[in-house]
Amino acid sequence: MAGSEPDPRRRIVAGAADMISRRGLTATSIREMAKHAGAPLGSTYHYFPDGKQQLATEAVRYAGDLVSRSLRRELPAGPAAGLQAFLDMWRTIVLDSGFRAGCPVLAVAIEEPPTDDLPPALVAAAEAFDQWETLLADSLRAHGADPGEAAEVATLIIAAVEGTVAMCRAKRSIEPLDRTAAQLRRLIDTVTPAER
Amino acid sequence: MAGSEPDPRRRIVAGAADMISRRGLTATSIREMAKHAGAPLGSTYHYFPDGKQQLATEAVRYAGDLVSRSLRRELPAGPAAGLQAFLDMWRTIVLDSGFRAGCPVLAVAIEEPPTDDLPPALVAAAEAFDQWETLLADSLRAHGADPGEAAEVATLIIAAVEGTVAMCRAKRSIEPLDRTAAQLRRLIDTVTPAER
DNA sequence: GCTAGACTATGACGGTCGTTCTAACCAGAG
DNA sequence: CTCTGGTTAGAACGACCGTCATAGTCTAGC
Repeated sequence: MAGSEPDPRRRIVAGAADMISRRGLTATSIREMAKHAGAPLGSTYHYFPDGKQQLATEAVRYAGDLVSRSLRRELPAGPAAGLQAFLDMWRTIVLDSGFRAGCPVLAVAIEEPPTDDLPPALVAAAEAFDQWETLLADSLRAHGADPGEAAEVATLIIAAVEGTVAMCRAKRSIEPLDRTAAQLRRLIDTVTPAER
Repeated sequence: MAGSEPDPRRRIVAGAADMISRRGLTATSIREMAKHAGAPLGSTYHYFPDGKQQLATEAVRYAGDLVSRSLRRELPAGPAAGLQAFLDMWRTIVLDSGFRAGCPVLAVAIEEPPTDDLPPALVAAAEAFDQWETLLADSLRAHGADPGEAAEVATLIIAAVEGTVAMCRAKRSIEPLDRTAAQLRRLIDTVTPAER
């Protein structure tokens, strides 16, 4: 699923993102990440000298950028199209993995920082959320939504889909995502004036 | 925070729920759960002979019932009151823990099952989500919401709040919860006919 | 061919994991 | 008092953890 990438560094990062999305950060070992990417353990410390923390941070950024790119590609067609792309992405991941994989950004977000200062992976998770919200909110405003309400709706959409993906995994059913999708589509229609 | 309970078994379960909500299930060791509850390691295997899995399952059920009880207490005053209780509960947990704790049910929901058959803790997480949704949906219907839409809105509310709590932890800010809250309140007003 | 530097292979370090076991403790019943 | 049964103390098991170090292999450029 992540073995066709030629660049080993990138392959390790993509594999790490996938494993973190399944098991969480602490529960994923560097040895498993290496094996999952078909790379030797020594290579991980060659490519990522700062160890697990650096690899996790890059994995979160990788996943965050993947979603951001998809949003940037679809949002010009309107907020509803962006929502649909967001939904489709998670729907595919959840179904293809047999309800075993989810969002690596969420997985990192809910792990308690071990010390008082923030681990960079957690900061990267916050940045990913922020970027997704900003992209969505800007599109809502561009389609006539009230600026303040656009921010609220964007937060709600990201949070609701993230939460629903987790619910789908627990229930081993895609139905919650369909229900959430229906309500979020209606909400977008409500806050953006009718077009054409 | 969980040391005032006299019954040691219950104290261990409550402490385990708290730790799981911070670190996730795999990252929380039985030794830490015992120490956190002021109980010896041997006691955990005395009270929970099936080990970590049994303790985790009871912790998830404990947290699920805590929320369900709060919902049952507040929902007779209407869906908006139930939402407020739900929001207040997570708001308190997130703020009191300094953005370190969240929802143990969500934490268990996003951990990949190690084998093909479902661990009981994951089943308990699905049941908790189901119970919360059912309580909320029934209240929405009782206040005039369309039955199908009530189910969709209930799913959205639970998922959105769970996702927002995770977002608040990553951003170390309570603001996402306030934004989500405002939109969910509006949504409830929309689907329940005006009263009085 | 030869050498420099990127990469791999291998094993070791101290530590923690879940779990189990046995010996001790200690309340209350008889 | 003894006895009993719930509870604890403490050590031990093999396995895995993150990390590091060292020796080896490969490939580019000269």
